[in-house]
Amino acid sequence: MTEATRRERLRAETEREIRQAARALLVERGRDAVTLRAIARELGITAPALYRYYDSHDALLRQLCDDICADMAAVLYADLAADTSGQVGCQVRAVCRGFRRWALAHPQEFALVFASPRDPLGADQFGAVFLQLAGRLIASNLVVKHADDEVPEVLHEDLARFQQVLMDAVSVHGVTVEDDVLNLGKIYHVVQSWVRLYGHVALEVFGRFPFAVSNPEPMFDSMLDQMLSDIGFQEDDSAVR
Amino acid sequence: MTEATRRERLRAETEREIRQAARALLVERGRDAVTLRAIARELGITAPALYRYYDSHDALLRQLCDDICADMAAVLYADLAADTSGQVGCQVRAVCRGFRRWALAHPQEFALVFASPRDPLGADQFGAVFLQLAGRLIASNLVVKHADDEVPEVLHEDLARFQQVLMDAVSVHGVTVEDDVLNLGKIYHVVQSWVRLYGHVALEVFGRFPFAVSNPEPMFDSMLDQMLSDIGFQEDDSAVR
DNA sequence: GGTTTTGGTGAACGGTGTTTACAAGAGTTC
DNA sequence: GAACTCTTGTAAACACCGTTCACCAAAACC
Repeated sequence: MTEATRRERLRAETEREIRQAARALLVERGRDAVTLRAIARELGITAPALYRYYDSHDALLRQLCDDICADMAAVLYADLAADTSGQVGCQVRAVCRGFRRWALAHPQEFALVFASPRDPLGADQFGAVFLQLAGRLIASNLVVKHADDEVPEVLHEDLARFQQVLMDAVSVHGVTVEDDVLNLGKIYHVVQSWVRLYGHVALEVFGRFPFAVSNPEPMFDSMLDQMLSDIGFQEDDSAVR
Repeated sequence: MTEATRRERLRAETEREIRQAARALLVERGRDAVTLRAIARELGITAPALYRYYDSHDALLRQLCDDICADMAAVLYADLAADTSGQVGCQVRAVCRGFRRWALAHPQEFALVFASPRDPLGADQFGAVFLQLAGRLIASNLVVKHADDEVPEVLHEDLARFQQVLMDAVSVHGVTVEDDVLNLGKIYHVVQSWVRLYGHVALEVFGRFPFAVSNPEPMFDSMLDQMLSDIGFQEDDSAVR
């Protein structure tokens, strides 16, 4: 039941091969090895032919970023689904651990997507996972005291905007949330959690801890515990409802 | 009273110009613009001549990293010296703010030094600043309860090693410290602080916050407050001694 | 069957890192 | 001062890069 013509199918197939070759080059030989000629060589065609599919080398790299985000999102969703506890705390933990594991297994991709002085964000393919998770977290109706006045007033405007983004992300999933569940205080802690999660993972991937860490995993787990506790989960996770 | 011969002086001068040109290219036109031919063009020589000074393009980039670290360290030392309060909390704050300011003002340098999947650490030129600061922090003899059993036992070995590094860094500055001042609990919080500091700065430099932050500085200051409070400083900094 | 669209080629331009052979000058030694 | 060595540059070349252009064959369309 493919609506596509023969030609469209061939084109889509070639495009898939291009992305695949680009990805393999990035993984195996680094960012600088992702070159038009190398990709073309892999497909058995010549470099100018690639211009029938992408406007420039840069455009191809951007597409590559999007693919990476989508793939990572799929992995994280799988990690999320693999957790059968039904407890939000465990789910958060699973996704955060999944993010770390993915980053360590794909350092080149991580560097390209998360640590390039690129314009905005590669794609919100990525943010969707975290937003969905935040959605579940909110929907779980955890009642934790995070007074709004804990956060400086200058931040209220930005946090309120993020609050709206989160609300929208949640409502897309068909869940409505009482206002007081997702107050600015909690939002603030969510942002702080992202800072710590990203900070630890990036430091580990790039080897920028101030000393040689022989086994970073327990340190990560320890940070995760404190993170969850800050947001409002108890360590032994008896906090669901 | 330069011991150097005329030739050595000339050589040193040329090398200085090479570094300077490389730096300018990085800052003004990005990492990919730091090319041997461009540098040579700037000096009015040809590219192969650079091989008399550096083994390869990669070696030159490594040298560039070291230079960047050294310059940043100088800036942070200046920030540290500019604080005349004499209070350690203010000094920590000054250096952390200085680090953020430097990173935002030098995104290309930051990306090169702190976010490249490079081997170990570019140079410990960089770590020295933080170590010295940590040294002062320790020397200030803040007595805050951070029980060792707060941190998981698996981390003890690594943290103890870092503890030794810190001790050495302090003793170089001619200060001896009682053992109980720098216990593993405090060490752990210092590492966690580095995670948060790095995480926030990197996210800001790379624009990877999950929403548009109109004015990130108060958010940074807020994080700093909580960081210092976690380590054991009171917010209004009456904690010195 | 003729026409248009599509997806490929090969040649070329200017750019890159790197190697090699060679030359000119500075420093040293007799 | 002549002879020698060491240093620092050059020019040419190689292989690779992104990109453009003219061209071409086959597929799709009418």
